[in-house]
Amino acid sequence: MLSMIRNLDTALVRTFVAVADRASMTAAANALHLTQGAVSQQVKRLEEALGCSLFERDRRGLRLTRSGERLFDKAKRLLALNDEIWAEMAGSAVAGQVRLGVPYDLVGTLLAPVLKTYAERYPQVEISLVCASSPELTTALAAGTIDLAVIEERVGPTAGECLAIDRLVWVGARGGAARTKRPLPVSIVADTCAFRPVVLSALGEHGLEWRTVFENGNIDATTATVRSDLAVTTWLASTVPADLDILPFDSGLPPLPNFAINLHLPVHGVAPAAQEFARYIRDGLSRRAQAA
Amino acid sequence: MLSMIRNLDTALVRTFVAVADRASMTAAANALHLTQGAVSQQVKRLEEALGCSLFERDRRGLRLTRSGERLFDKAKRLLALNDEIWAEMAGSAVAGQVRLGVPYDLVGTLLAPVLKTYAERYPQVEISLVCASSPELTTALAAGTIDLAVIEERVGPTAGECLAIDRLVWVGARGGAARTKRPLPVSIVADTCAFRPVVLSALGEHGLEWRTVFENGNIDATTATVRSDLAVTTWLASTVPADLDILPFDSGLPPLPNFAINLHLPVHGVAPAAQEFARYIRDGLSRRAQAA
DNA sequence: GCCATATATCAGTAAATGCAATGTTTGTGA
DNA sequence: TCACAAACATTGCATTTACTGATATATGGC
Repeated sequence: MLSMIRNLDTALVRTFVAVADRASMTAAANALHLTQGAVSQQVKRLEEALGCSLFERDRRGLRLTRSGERLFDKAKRLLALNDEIWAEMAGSAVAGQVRLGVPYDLVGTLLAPVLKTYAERYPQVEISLVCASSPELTTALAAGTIDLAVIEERVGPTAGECLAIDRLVWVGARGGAARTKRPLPVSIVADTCAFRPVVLSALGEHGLEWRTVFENGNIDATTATVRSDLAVTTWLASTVPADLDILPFDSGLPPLPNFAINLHLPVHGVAPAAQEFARYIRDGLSRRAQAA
Repeated sequence: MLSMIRNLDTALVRTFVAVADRASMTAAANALHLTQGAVSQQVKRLEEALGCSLFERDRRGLRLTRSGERLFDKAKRLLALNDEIWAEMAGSAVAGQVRLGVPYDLVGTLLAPVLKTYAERYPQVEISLVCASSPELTTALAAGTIDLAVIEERVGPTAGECLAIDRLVWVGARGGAARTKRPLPVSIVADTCAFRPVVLSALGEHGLEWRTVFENGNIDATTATVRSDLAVTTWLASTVPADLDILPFDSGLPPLPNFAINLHLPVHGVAPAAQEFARYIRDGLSRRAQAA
């Protein structure tokens, strides 16, 4: 009889180990990007499948039962083997070149840790980072000069996949005075910037005098300009450096809409390396998406 | 980053190994009790997940690709570890006593291989086999004198779980003459047998003279009676020994309805050993259910 | 006694997945 | 050469699963 073979759900095993490691379902849930309820259910499912309880629930947290301890070692071995297979199988297919398009303002902030993680995991992949404004990236993707792109767009229908939604906010030097000058000095990182038309129309509707300071695609130049209180600018809230002010609603500047951070892939054919990069990007930004 | 961890689906891995072992998806599908389409889909999913093709499809069957070979060894180790965990964890909880109720006619036929498999897998479980008619088993289950029961019932609503549906057929000695005698000699294994009222009412409606020969719960006595051409009897088609005749529709005997073979568990609380027994029974009868 | 923290449970929903049926390709025999 | 058979791929459908979000329950600190 080949029958009577049961397959462990690796996800449940991983959850079990995470809970055991932390002696807490809530902590494990955070680590696994799950809700606490989901972890509770997974533990329960595993216990039911195996027909024995794995944790002793009493005051002052969880402890492994005898059965739980017995499972623990083998569970870790199972996960190790699982991860080994992934590393070997998926890793081998990930090679060659990936050209990633990223808006100026996200390179150094949101995407930096993702880039680092990916580059460390797949050192053999040659990453080309294409920094441009969101509209330019859309064009480049269509032209095939980049393999995937993170693009900032107005919230709404999109050809891409929404990774996060963030507020567009006014930013100025801490305690600065640029925000009160008229005409308002506004630094905009590039004349093709996705924020530009939105910001300018908001200023227009608000009847505010303003002048622009273009930095020609150099985000650091913009940062320096703002930090020196020579101008204000607009950024996504999550990309604002800690030493700059997000200007409050009552600062007299017009309110700005939310923007979506979308992941775009070519219509056809994505190489494994790019596919994998996409997964890293999704994963790296998913937590912040919830916070927004 | 804890992220970027992916869990293999053990079922897909098992399918992969089954296919690789047999160099055939169709053969693997049979072994795994799946349709060919499902196996094809599973292989495809695994290939997509890993980002590389595992089999080379060309004329004259399947062969492992380079990637497939690389996966194969580790896959088998993963399954071995998986099965080891099951054996250790689930096995330990399965102990004690299980009292299984089975109708007379199923003990030696449908259920024999299941009993054997379970007894071999869990030698430490003390199995009590309670042979009785289906109505008696229902009573015993309610009374708590048995832990689970396989019960034959008319097709329709039931408190149990349908394992199979089978034809009730007239059975006689090969080329025998008992079938033509009037009054028809009918052997019925017990006066509480679930088939009895159905058979008698069918005979009555058909206006056929008959007399019964009770064997008092001994299925072998019935078999001997029929084999000696002393009487005919009624059995589920799948339990008829090869050396006896299933009497055809035109034999002048009344048609009989289908019966369901249902698995019944107590309303509350099933011990792991009984739970596991139920799984073996389900699995052991599932194939025949499809044939019926 | 009340709040804070942690786990369990419930209802609703969106995704996953198996089956059945059908399409496609390839090899075989009349 | 055509029909047929065998094997794998694909599609539509229906069921099941397992998540989230909300809520209930339990425990300890103040």
